[in-house]
Amino acid sequence: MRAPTPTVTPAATSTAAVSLNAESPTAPASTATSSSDTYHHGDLRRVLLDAAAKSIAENGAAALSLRALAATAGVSHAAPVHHFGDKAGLFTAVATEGFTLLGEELHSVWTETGDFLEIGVGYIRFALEHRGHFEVMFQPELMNLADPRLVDAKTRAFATLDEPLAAAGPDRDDQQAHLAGLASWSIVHGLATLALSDNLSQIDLADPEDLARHVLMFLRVV
Amino acid sequence: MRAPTPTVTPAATSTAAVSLNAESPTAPASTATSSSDTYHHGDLRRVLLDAAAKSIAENGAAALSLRALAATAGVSHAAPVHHFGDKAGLFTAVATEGFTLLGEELHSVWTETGDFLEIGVGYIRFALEHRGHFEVMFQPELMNLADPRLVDAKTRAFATLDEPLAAAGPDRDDQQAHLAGLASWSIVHGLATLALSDNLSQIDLADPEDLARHVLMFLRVV
DNA sequence: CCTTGGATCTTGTCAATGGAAAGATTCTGC
DNA sequence: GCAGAATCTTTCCATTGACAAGATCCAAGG
Repeated sequence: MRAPTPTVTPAATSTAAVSLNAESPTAPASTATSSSDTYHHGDLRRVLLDAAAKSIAENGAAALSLRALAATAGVSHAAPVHHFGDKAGLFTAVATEGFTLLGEELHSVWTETGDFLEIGVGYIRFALEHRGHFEVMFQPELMNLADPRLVDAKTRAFATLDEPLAAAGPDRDDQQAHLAGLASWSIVHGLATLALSDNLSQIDLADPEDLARHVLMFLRVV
Repeated sequence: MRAPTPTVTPAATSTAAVSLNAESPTAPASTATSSSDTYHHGDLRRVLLDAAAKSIAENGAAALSLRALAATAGVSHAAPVHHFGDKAGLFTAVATEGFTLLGEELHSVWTETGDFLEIGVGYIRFALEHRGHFEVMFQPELMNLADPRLVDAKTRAFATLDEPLAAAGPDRDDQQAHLAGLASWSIVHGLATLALSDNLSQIDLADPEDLARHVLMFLRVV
């Protein structure tokens, strides 16, 4: 049926890309950080992470293709293996970066405003702005939950909330403080998740952060 | 390395299953609704839906394999196509059933208790008991959002909440009622999602419904 | 300058999967 | 009974993730 085309896999594309720069005298230097453009282009791991987050944000985690990712980065289909091991490793790296970014975001909100409610607003803003990371962070089946770097990033991100939570309710005992934190986390996480799953389309989302503030006013904690 | 096994695909299993019941005199009648057991075994759609929900609950939606599903049901790998079209169609059917079940559950809770807080508890109970359905219901990328049956089931499920929400806050205007409903939905949805994503492992989950009641006490709505 | 080891990337290959096409079998209504 | 519809099977193909083996580049020491 399809005999005329003798196994011309997509690899042909990358092969062509490789062959065209054999000792080209005029160094292109398209990006300032690329040393040789094919081998060891320096930040492949970062490029792949960014492309993964973007792809997940646009098409969901289930539709992510390692091979398509490698193609957009201009490397062979097996190149990602060296940096992430397998697909779960890539998701784990995305989630780890996500928890680190989230922790930094919430920490800076707290130091700048000192307002517990604004931390909740920041949580929702993070989910909307880093949709790719956020989606992976809360799908444990996709990643390796035991990865030490993931556990560490997660732990540090949540440790950021100890001080704000204590400040919001100084008179609560451990049990009540824990429940108050869980209630706060639940409402912001729920609102973020609903927004990302197309369940707030009927609502005016002109300013998501303002909507978040109004919703959070129904929480007794703040 | 693996030469000794000459391409024994899973199809061999279903073939064997077919050949063993060629005109067996003693009608097995394992399930009362199966007419011929191979062709037209009556409730393949139902069997596939149940198997899908179970598989998703155990391994996540991303790991669902249509072929494995068909194998467990004892049919060929293309049989599901006729009932669901493609993988997105199957997810759509699971989500549709989920919204219908959720609507029925919440409605019966309201008629039995008349307590708005208990509806929230019922939401979380549903998520934990029908984990497979719940996971799919809020991953729009997996399904066909425009499917009329899905839209209908979704609409009717949420319409169930109109009366309870109005009863919980009779003095609120439309704007405030809408926000109160969103806040309630957010906190129960968030708690359910966090529970399903292994983020409540540190908390005593001996009685999830009791935990839900304690968390919901932080909501000004109830 | 040269070499040696490690890091990084490529090529080739395989099994599993989703999907499509075409045909076989069974059921239903007339 | 019979024609058409519904249901299921068989066969085939492109894509994907994973693995193995090899090629290329870099860094450091002689």
